[in-house]
Amino acid sequence: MAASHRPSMAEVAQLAKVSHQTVSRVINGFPGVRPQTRERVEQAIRETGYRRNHAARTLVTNKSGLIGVVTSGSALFGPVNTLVGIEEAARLHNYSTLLTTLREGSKAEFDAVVGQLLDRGVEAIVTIAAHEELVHYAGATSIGVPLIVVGPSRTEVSDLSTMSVNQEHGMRLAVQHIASLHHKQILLLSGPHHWIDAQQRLRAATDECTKLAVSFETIEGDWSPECGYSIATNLLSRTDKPRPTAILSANDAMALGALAAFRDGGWSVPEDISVMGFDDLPESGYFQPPLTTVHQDFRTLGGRVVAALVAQIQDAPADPTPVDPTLVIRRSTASPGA
Amino acid sequence: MAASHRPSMAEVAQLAKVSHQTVSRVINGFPGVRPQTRERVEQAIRETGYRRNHAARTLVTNKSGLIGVVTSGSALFGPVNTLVGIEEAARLHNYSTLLTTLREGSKAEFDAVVGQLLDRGVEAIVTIAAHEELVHYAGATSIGVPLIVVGPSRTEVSDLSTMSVNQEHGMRLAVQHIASLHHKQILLLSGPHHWIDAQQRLRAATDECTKLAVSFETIEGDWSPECGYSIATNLLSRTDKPRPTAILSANDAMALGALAAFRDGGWSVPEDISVMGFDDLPESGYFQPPLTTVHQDFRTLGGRVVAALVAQIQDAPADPTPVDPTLVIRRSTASPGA
DNA sequence: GTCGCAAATGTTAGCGATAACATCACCCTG
DNA sequence: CAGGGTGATGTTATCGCTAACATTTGCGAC
Repeated sequence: MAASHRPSMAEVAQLAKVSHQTVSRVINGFPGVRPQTRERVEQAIRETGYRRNHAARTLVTNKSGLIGVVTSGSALFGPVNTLVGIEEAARLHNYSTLLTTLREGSKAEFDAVVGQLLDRGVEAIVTIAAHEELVHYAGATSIGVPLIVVGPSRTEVSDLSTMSVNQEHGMRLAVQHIASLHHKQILLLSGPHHWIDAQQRLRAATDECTKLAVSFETIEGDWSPECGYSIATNLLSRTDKPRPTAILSANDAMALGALAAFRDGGWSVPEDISVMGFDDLPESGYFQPPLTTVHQDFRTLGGRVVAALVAQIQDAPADPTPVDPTLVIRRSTASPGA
Repeated sequence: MAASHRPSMAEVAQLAKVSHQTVSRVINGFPGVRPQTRERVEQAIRETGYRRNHAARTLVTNKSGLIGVVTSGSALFGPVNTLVGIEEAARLHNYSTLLTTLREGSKAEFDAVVGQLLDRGVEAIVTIAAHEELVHYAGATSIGVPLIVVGPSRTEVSDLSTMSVNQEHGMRLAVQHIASLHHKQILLLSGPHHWIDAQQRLRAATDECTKLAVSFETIEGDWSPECGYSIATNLLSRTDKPRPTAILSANDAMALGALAAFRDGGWSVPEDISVMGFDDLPESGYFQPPLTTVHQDFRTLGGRVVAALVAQIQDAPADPTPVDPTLVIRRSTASPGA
């Protein structure tokens, strides 16, 4: 076996004593090849170690079989798991996944990255971990292939195809849980306002609070435990306003920070204050105390995204079944004063 | 702007009144194009909205500019961050990253995935999150492009290019820290034995224990907090053997599980037992108590991997500077009986 | 046996780029 | 002003494949 030479179809054809076209037919599973011929070709393929050349194929069919993913460089739980879900589903549909990460998140960087994907002939693009600006970039850039933004809810930006876990539902679940525990005054610890997910989660939470007559205040965090810690620490020493009896954090990491802060400040959770997260990290059940949170199935979401994309590529209607989060009640929440 | 038509070089050339070759020269930044011509071509590119067709380019140059990554489907901290590091570095070197995930980890699946990458003409392949079998698959499969396995140390499998964080060094650091606290009897909570990283971490730990006259026992876990929890729970009720005064876990997640188990069992950490992790998750500083661990910079590792690959592709020698982990001392470790 | 149709296979053109070579224009030199 | 670079540009072949059409083969019917 010659080391570095990649055999072409022609070579296989020669060995099998057929034309290259017949080889092509065998490879692509076309009907109308005599079994005996097919066998001969397959044998030749094995002998030569032939591999199809996807570039040549792409050139002539004008289909790359590539899906481009734009994700934030952060290794956050949601985005990463969505990515994995996308890759798996893509492979199932015979697509390959081209991955790009965003470092700064500027429009220039976004355009560069999308351009790179376009040069490669991707048939569709998914943007994960959407900052709000990204959505506008995506809306502004006319790119000529289907693009789905994972994050904003369908109504948020017209004219842009979007998908997400039904975060609104998740947040309502969370607020309802807290309300059912008879908390009347809660703190909503939101994510950065330029993250679509953060906006969505916050809006749903405030909505539901209003509906259930729970009064709330809002502080914006940055998703990190550090920030949850410092915000909770401030709370400990606060005297000016009535103190909330529960914190509803927009993700588990910040909730963890809050847990640590209360512990360091001598408060018990959930006796002195309830803490609730959002995401359900694999670790969250082992926090101290185990964190009540909302479970989101990002992998399934990834699969749905690909299904939608494939449908769009093939001009078929997509299945719009939402991915519903579920409530996971653990020990970090209880009734106030209980 | 016609919606779905992708302009070719020929069209740009026609508009700019030059030959397609000149357009090619402009695009690839060749010298020897008159500034005025260049300007005309660039104008035409803008007007037509031309994008290079990478498939055609790949076909003729026989260089895809693609790096394939094979990773485990799990969203574990190390692999994910390595992946991000790889993508960033790849882009810096003008490569794109093709991502594939492994669901089951069989040789058949590995071969299928690698085959898919090869069809796409990847110039190199990186395997992250290596199970031991993967290494053997990788060794067995002659693929014709450089392949780097991230995980096993250089000496482990001859004839296979490998890279990793210097885990051995990290583990020695960990054991030294524990020894310096005067622990004499420790429990090594290792990862699954078929994971290369687990093997390496374990071997280094046992080595160093022996060297420092610390006696140890070993239990194999599966990286999950669940498993750390149950193993630690067993420890609580153990009477047959001398109980260890410290646990050294091969990752932070299992250490977290152990923390939870001890808490539930009424033991204090680090007063009753010390617990130490490995990885330094973003959350680890907020565990209860904050976890002493070993910090690993997987992103940098990813960058190094790409650098090595690019060097190999271009037949240049690689820079073998290892990525050294660092000790992060927090509050989960103390001297026994202190 | 030969006609004819369908199944199986072969032939040709071209996808959009780069490489290699050919040409042209221009300027400097002697 | 002829000769010869040199710099700028154009021409042609080619990469490996698939689409479309052309041809051959096999076989049953008359």
